Amino acid sequence: MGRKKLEIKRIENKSSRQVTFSKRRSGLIEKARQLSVLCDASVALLVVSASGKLYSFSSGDNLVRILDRYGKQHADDVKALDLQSKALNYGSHNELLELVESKLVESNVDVSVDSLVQLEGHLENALSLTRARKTELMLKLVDSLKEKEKLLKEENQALASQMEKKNTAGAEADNMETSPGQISDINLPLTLPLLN
Amino acid sequence: MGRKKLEIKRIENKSSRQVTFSKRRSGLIEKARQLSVLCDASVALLVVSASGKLYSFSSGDNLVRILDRYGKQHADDVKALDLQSKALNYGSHNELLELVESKLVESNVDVSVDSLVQLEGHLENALSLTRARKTELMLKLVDSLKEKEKLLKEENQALASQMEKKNTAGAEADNMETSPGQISDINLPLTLPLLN
DNA sequence: AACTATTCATAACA
DNA sequence: TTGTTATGAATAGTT
Repeated sequence: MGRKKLEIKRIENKSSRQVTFSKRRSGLIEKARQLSVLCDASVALLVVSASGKLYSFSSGDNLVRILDRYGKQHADDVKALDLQSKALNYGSHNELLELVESKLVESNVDVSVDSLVQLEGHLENALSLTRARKTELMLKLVDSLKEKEKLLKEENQALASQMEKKNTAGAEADNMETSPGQISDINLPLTLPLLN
Repeated sequence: MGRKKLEIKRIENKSSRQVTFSKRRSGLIEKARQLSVLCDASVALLVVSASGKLYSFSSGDNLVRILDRYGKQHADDVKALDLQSKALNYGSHNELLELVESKLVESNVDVSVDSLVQLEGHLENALSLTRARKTELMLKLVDSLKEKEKLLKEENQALASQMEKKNTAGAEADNMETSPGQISDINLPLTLPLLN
């Protein structure tokens, strides 16, 4: 796409390689962004230069969301994480992430194994609490949805049989007045179970 | 780069979206490959379609090494995705268990730290994969339940409005024997509040 | 799945 | 580096 066709093999000239890296990297990231927007896809892209610098893109705020294609459930996850983090005295979610980042930066400079072991422990605790909470919330959601389904089916059936009665009654006699019994039979069970 | 300029926002037409996804996905992966070759960079790319299919590229043989630079927060999910994309190198569930067992037997005889580190990695991968799969299945279940709920509510509403018609027609024919206020007051509100 | 008219990305250059 | 431009590539709409 330039003045001349370029063979796809390592560019030997260092400065050209750097320029090309910079340009193509931004192009690639832009393309990744476009794909995620246009096609409603989750995309994660990580690029590490030969000199070790990291560049990345991910649709959504973080990579974890890649698996959560429909973000509704995720709000609960974030809340749960936030709550659990607070319980662990880490403060907010953001504070926790900042803490992690600063620790990781530290470790690049002066690696203290002990402090990393400690950090690992903290993170594992937070992670398992979060996982447990996520599972708990999802299971509750599933249960409540199943319950709703059951009640809706019941109401549905009640309405159907009510219809049936009406139709039968109508066929038998045009002059027949609606009996009070019918009304109470029909009305009582319909809504009450659903107000949960 | 096509016949017309395309706005970068979600393509609403489903079939266009799928075609565009397919085309741009392969383009993106090819660009990622070129960047890694031309500039001697490490590149990892993960794409998950809206329907959940996974496509990926990674330069070199070790995506995990790239991810370690990115930070542990996201490694689990991406590792799991990487495993899935490689079509489950471990084969069946049973094969994995056999592998673990044999490794554990080995380690009883001659404890090599290296082999235990390796085993730990294998187990972590399996665990990540399992977690990701669990979440995926639960999200699908939730979606299907919500869909069911929606359909039931629609059916319900249809039945309710049918009922209403019947009642109105019946009351008129009966020459208002039962007070119309009673019937409509009772029947109308029965189901509607539940359709929220 | 092919085909092109276009737009886009970028290699070389400044 | 950053910007410009000629050109090669990618791709949107079409068949």
